[in-house]
Amino acid sequence: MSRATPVRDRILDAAHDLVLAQGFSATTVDAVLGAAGASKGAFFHHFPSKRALGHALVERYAAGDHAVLDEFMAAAETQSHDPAEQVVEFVRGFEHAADAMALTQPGCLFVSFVYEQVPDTDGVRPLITAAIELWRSRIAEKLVLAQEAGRLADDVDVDSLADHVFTTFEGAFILARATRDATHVRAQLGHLRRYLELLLDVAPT
Amino acid sequence: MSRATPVRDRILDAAHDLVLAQGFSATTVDAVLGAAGASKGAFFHHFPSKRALGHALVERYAAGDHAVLDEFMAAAETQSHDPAEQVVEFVRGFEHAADAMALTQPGCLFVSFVYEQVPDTDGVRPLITAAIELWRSRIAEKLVLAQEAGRLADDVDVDSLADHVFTTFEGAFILARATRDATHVRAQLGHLRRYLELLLDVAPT
DNA sequence: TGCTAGACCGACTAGTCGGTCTGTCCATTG
DNA sequence: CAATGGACAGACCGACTAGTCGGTCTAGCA
Repeated sequence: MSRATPVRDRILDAAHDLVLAQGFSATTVDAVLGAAGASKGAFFHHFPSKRALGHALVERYAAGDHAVLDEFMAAAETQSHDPAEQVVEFVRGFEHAADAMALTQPGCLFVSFVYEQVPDTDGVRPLITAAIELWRSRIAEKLVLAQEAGRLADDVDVDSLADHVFTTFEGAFILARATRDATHVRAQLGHLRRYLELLLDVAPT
Repeated sequence: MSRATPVRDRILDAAHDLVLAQGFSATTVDAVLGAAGASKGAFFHHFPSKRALGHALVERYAAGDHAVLDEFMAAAETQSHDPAEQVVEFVRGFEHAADAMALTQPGCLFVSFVYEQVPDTDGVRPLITAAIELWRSRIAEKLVLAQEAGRLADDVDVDSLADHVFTTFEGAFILARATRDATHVRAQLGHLRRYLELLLDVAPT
């Protein structure tokens, strides 16, 4: 953790790693401080409390998540003008990225908080649901266009299908973490893509 | 928590609920004792340490998980002799069960430990990977038969497809917990089933 | 009846954790 | 130059937490 980067960021970075590895409750302020090379004084200068750190952590993570969503969707949009193909391409983008992700500990910070609903950190739930709804709406938007174009059967619920992307991501992360085999992520996303290809009648490339 | 049931079970039941709700680290022994109506002495009489409780908890949960797997697979096998249809029926069984499950807090105890790899509770990982491998092998077994019968394309990897069931379950639980809407579980399992129907060429009923 | 073993009780302890507080350093400003 | 205030340092505190330990109660048995 370089001394050049501002303390607040160093604390956030260290906390991110520790929370992802051990969960929020198990992560002590002192441990974060040790990993970040910061002092107690610095911590409570930047954060009023430990739960404020949790909130800031999720806030920052959600912002990055949002950026990734935009980036991969934009990339997919350059590949095709067909919304059905764009959705498939969107998932494919993450398949490629999954390999690079395999180097780091796979996992989603959201889950650390979702499965640890201690009243302390209850303020983070709205951030998480907002992130979920963002993914849902961005993907559903494409699916609605595909459905209107007759590319997707009318009996398919676009919202839950859009949510299925989030579902597969999170499930794949758990599988990868539990087995300590990050390659699972790519394989599971591959099934998600295949499902979308079948539903949207997009030819596999 | 009835006084009639043995203390050890009452402790385990209470701990299960609390760990699922707040995570293992955030769950104090005293809190478990309060919920179980047991004393400190009783706790450490039955469990040498808190982490032993975690181990016992996951062990019991894994046993129940195994039983559910067997039960639903057996039920699917009575519905059809075709392995492809059995797999679809297997998932459908959980779709129906999801509604009943909606009453309780949805979630998988495994995840509480997977996302909280504090060295204390490291002994539980083998139990979790064993459970994952059990699901994988039981489902893959059916998929291999289907593939041999030409019902599943040869380029589909049966192991990762079998894992996709676990993946969807866990992802769906996260979605349901984050949004506090348990109905998501059924909808997400519905997509899993539809994917399997498309891959295995099983007609939806 | 007296003895034993095991289930259970709860006050107590040693150590940990989040948070506070006093103070230092240093860049900016008048 | 003195004064000010933000960024940080780290000793310290009280509450809490896992774990201990001496003791009680009951069932079974001789």
